[in-house]
Amino acid sequence: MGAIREDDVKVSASQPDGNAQRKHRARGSISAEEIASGAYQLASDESLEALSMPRLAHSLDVGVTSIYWYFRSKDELLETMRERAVSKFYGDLHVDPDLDWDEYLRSYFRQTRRILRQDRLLCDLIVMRPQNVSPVATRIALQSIDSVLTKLRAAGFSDEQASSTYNSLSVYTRGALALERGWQSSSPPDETASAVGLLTVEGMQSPVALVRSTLHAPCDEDFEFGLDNMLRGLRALYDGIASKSTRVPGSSRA
Amino acid sequence: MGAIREDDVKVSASQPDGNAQRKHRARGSISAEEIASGAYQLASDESLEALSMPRLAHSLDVGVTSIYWYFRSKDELLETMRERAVSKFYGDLHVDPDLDWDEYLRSYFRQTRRILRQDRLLCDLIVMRPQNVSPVATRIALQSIDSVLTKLRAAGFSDEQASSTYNSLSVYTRGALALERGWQSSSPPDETASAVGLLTVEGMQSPVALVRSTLHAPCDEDFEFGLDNMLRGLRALYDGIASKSTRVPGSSRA
DNA sequence: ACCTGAACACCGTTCAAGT
DNA sequence: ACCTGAACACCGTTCAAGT
Repeated sequence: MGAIREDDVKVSASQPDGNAQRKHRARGSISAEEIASGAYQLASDESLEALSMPRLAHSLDVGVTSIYWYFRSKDELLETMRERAVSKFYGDLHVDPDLDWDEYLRSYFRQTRRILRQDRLLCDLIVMRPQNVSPVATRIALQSIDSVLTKLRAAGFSDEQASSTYNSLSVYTRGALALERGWQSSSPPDETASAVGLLTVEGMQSPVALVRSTLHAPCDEDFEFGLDNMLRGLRALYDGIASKSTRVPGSSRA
Repeated sequence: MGAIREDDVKVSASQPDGNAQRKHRARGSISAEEIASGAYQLASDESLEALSMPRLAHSLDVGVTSIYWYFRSKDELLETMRERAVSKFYGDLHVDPDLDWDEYLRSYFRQTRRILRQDRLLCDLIVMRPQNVSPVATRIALQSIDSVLTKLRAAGFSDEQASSTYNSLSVYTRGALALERGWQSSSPPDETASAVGLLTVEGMQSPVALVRSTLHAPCDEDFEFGLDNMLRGLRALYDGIASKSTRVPGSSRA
């Protein structure tokens, strides 16, 4: 894992603890780029939580303090990692520009959820810790947002309408991801589940059992249901504004 | 702060660092209840991040390890604190039962947001760290959810419809809170804001500046806008099902 | 300039020991 | 039974020093 230089393996490292004579890799063989890559790799292999400065230094075969010559703090390192994550995310996000505005939005946010759900590191860096977004990452994000707003403007939305529309859907999507991700930390799911099971039998007069998922995170169905309603509400609100939107009423679900 | 026993202050504690002879409070003067209260107080005064076992022990004037006799881990202590938070939250949440189902939902989730926004500890314990919810806290939460589902059932919703409706709105509300809270950690907001300001001037062809809020958290207007659209979408979906809902179409916003 | 080990002030948790 | 200090394995970061 990671680039290997030639003088890096001159000692047979079959036992990881032996060979006390060898210290670190050669001088001048480390760079900010390599540190960032190593950090991203480590966090990707394990998790962002597992990424610590000592562990990173160990995996790069350098002293812990060497990292601090290239990055002033862990936060600065995370900012660089976030930049990678952002460009990767928007590199995977492609929406058919010929779709009507509502289907365009549906595709945009459905893809957003899919991409961020299948890569935990991406989700952690972009959704869970959006602090210190670099100018470069900001620019990439804004270009994508710009395409959405342009689409909505072309459909007849005003500036405020387009902005509020994007914002509310973005909050819904990222919020659902944040909740799901926040719940996925330790905690045996059996306990709560069984507790809910017990309680449902007792005094409740409605199907609270069905709501169980909400206590942690939404399932696909629930997410789509909310997205449907948002879009339906938007359609009803802007009816007459959008020109091409002669959509089929089609009862999704139920 | 906290209950004070008589033999607790027999030494004048004007200087906090002096008096090395005195060690801790009297034996048998600590309890699980008092530890939980102290922990909640400390986290409430400072923040949940600032709550550590050593700091808590110091504020309670006991040895660090004493806490571990009453709570097996910090997580177990947090579970107790979460129970307090949950009962406080639902104690503040009151919705007029005579409202129509849609206004009932609006009031329910608007209040949810208000209560959790004005008490950061509540938000941290309930929204940000929903792990290890105790059976008691689960029961309290389910009773409230039950009232919502019952309301929807009475309006003609099926079990699945009621459940999905609650779930999607709950995800939207809690998600918005999670994003807002996750963004409020260190990070100078000037930097990103100015970067956005700069970039907007450059190559964008749409009002991306308006979307700036989404890069961290939704404002009140955006939240209400999304809530409006969800409810409008639900009304359109369930038209004909709900009996009393002869609502004014009233164009909210714009 | 680049990189180092040692040290600092934290953290959650355990353990053997005291009363 | 209740409570203790010392210790362990971590963490992010700093500092004086080496090359």
